[in-house]
Amino acid sequence: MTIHHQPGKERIDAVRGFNRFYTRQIGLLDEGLLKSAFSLTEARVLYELAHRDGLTATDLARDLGLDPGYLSRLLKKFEERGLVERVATQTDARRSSITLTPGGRAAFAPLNQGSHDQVAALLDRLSAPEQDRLVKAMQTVQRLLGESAEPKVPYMLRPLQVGDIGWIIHRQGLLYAQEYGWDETYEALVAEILGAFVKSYDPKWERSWIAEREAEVVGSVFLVRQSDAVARLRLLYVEPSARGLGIGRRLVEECIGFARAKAYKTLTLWTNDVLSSARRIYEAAGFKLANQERHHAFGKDLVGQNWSLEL
Amino acid sequence: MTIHHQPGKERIDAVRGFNRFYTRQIGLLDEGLLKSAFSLTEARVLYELAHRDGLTATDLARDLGLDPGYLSRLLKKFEERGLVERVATQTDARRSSITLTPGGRAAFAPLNQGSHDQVAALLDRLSAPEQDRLVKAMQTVQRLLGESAEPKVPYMLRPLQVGDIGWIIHRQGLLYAQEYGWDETYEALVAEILGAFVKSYDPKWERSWIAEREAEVVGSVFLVRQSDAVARLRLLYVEPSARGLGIGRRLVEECIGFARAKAYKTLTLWTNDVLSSARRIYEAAGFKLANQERHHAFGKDLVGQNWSLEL
DNA sequence: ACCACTTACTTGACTTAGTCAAGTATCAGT
DNA sequence: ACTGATACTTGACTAAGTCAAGTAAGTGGT
Repeated sequence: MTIHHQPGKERIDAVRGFNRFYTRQIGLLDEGLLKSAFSLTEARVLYELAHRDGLTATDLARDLGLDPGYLSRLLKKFEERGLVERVATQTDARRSSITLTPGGRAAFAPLNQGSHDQVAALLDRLSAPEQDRLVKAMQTVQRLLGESAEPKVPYMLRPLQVGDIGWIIHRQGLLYAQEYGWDETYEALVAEILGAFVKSYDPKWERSWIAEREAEVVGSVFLVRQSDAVARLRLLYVEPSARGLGIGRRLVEECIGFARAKAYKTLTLWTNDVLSSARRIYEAAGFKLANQERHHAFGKDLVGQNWSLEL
Repeated sequence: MTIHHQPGKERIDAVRGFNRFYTRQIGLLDEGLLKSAFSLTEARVLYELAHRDGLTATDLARDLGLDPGYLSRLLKKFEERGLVERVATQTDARRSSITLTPGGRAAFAPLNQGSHDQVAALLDRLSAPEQDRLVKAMQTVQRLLGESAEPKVPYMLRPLQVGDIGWIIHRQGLLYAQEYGWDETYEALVAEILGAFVKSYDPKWERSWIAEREAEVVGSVFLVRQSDAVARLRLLYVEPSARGLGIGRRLVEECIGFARAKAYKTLTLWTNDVLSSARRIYEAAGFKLANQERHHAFGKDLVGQNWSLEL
């Protein structure tokens, strides 16, 4: 599924620049903690022990990237000082599960507080929105570079919030410009549709679904009332990064379910034949192609299609 | 100008989590380079020397956070190996300007290539849009935590691009919701206005200005034709992070200049009295309050104002 | 049950990296 | 010319980390 690219020199340089920057940044933060009785590595080990239970030496060495020999001695020293306890595991007598003693927790507390205060001071130089942007950006970096552990909840659906329609307009505008070369009139059309949707929103007959994944909007669909009998599905979209999770299908299903519940007779939609992945979803959901016609829009020659589903 | 806040425990924890994550990340990257003849610190010194001219030992120690004594020995070793040359500066005989010799460059090249390849491999695991998001996020972190060296160009104005109107709708919706508690109908209004603007755009009589700062949209304004004689200024906004740079004033000036050039007779605008910073800009530009009236919109009781400027 | 192979640590013998304090030479201001 | 900084340098350390060899315990195949 991963698409391979020539990463591009500017990107590589930007990442290398960030690495140099953050190497220094971490160095600065360490300096502050150096006054304590523990080295950075010791502090990292204590942190892990304080936050996770039943760790073995191997776990620590792996997660922190430490030499087993070095770690062994380090733990021995901790044990002698009464900071940790090692208990051989039942299942495997070679391993021992390492836990902080109350004394170890007491030793860790000021260290932890120091690091906490230091970061608090760092953040305090920024305004609240800047802090938010920083945290979001860090989470983005971590998510992209991390082991990409799949989130427990792959996605969730929620109703529209402030900021959503602008975001959806932005993303759809960019996406269809990139993927199909459509011009800014498509983005404008989305803006008009969504502006009108909110303005004349009738909660009894209409609804929107926003798919969210790790606090990011990754898809959406809107159902609008066309007449007593006919509902229209509009603006189905799923972020490329979230494709393959069944979000598109799920959004269409929600629409159909809602339309049935509201006793609409027909669910219609308009799309263009180039949007093949959307078309497959509509077909699978039972939509039939009603008619199609060539038209010129969004700077391209297109084939518009009307699909409908009898409910 | 900086507003102080209680940084909030989740944010602090998020930043600390990122620091632990990136400590490990940097550790991993170093491991790869450890096979070379140089230590991480040596590599950092070589990198600096390869990319900046006329550095002194003090510069290096400061920028990389190194102990002067340690650095001194390190440089001595480099000099003995013929990697660097030290020339006492004319102005100050205590300092010497350190430069890489051709041999030093030759020694640095594979190191540099190794780091480059390593990062390229890291990036290659991501799709192109993910790479972009990563780089953007890293730049955000760096900008926020860095010495915040003011960009050379504080901002630039450019015409509308695909993605802009959605972004502006998104930001204005969120901003006015946060600052004034307006509901989603304001965002919808912006969407309708901008959708219509693009749809019926007449380049001869209308224009948009987007203010960009470090590749981020930080403000915008739109001028639309109302009649042969009357132009209307719409949707002036400036990001809070970019306020105080005169962007708002500049955007309004551009509008006025354009309106004059097109021989409009009057420039009008509608706003609400709660938007006091915008009002100050209009007043300073010579706009006069034509009339105002109470109205209920965006979930609030407001006072709408019409301002106009005879050109 | 036994053998070969792996894993989870441990230990000894190192090297490297970094620190700290006390120097020397030079400069900047008065 | 004198005072107090600055820009290194050097000596004497300690801490931090590495590497290879070893031991005890598990795992899988026959």
